[in-house]
Amino acid sequence: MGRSPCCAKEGLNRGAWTALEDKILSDYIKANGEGGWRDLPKRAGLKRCGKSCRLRWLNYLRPDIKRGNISHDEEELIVRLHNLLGNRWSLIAGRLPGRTDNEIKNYWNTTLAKRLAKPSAEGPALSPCRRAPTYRTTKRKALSPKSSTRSHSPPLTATRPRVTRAKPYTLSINHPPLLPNDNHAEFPAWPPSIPNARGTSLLPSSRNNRSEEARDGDLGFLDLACGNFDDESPNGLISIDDKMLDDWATAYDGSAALEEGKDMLDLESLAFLLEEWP
DNA sequence: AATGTCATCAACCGCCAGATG
DNA sequence: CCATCTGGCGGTTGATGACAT
Repeated sequence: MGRSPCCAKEGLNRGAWTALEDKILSDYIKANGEGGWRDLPKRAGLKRCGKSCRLRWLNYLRPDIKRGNISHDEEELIVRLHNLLGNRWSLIAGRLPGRTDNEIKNYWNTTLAKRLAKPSAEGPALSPCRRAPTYRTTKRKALSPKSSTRSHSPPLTATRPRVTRAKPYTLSINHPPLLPNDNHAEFPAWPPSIPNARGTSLLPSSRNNRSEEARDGDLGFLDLACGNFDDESPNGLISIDDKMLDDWATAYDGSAALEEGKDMLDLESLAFLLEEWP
């Protein structure tokens, strides 16, 4: 038995919201909080489906929303995050306080994608982007918070958005195998890069002047990677599965950035941290 | 001024995973 | 274990306004 479409019920309003509907929804949520979207319209006295109410609140009515005027910094961040994460707009939005996934998605599709595809005469204003393939994937139980905290989260400080992944990542390393070293201080030189399955670099391009903590974090990851590399992967491929990530996150729990996350680390966040770490 | 084209973005759709009974 | 419910996500659509002809 299939579910009936949420918004197909007769007698419900569709299309643009009126100011009165906005006020009713805002007042109701301010008084009663978010959640229970299916029953919310009935309780609030709105002729809308719950899904529509949720969307209206999250994308438009929430008080902490910034709208329009995406700054150059935000733009750069969107591009970089898109390089790392692909079309995972909610994850990207989670790194941009006050921005919604819908707004970023629209901005990307209408502005950034075109600009990146067609650099201006004076050169590209933004770093080139390899558009990642779209994928709908299996969500990791261990990494999925009970409810989404997207957009409410300031970057790197709140519960991570739920993470989806289709299959273990395969990393291809184009240099001599790294051997884990018991003494991290003597860990081999950084590889030029470790591209992941989507072609994005998992290691920062500028590795000089990095803090000891940051290096330790990277080293922890490399230990993990190398541990699975040296014996089994003569072809230069490393398979990073959920357990490895979990082990890594468990073993390396010391950095300020990770502590702020308060939960397990996923590869996307790891990649982001490695990129963003001072 | 009328018409056509393009850009923007709010809203909708369909699917999925986790929760629940 | 299974069926269903619920919330969340990314892709797409369509209304609207701006701009060009």
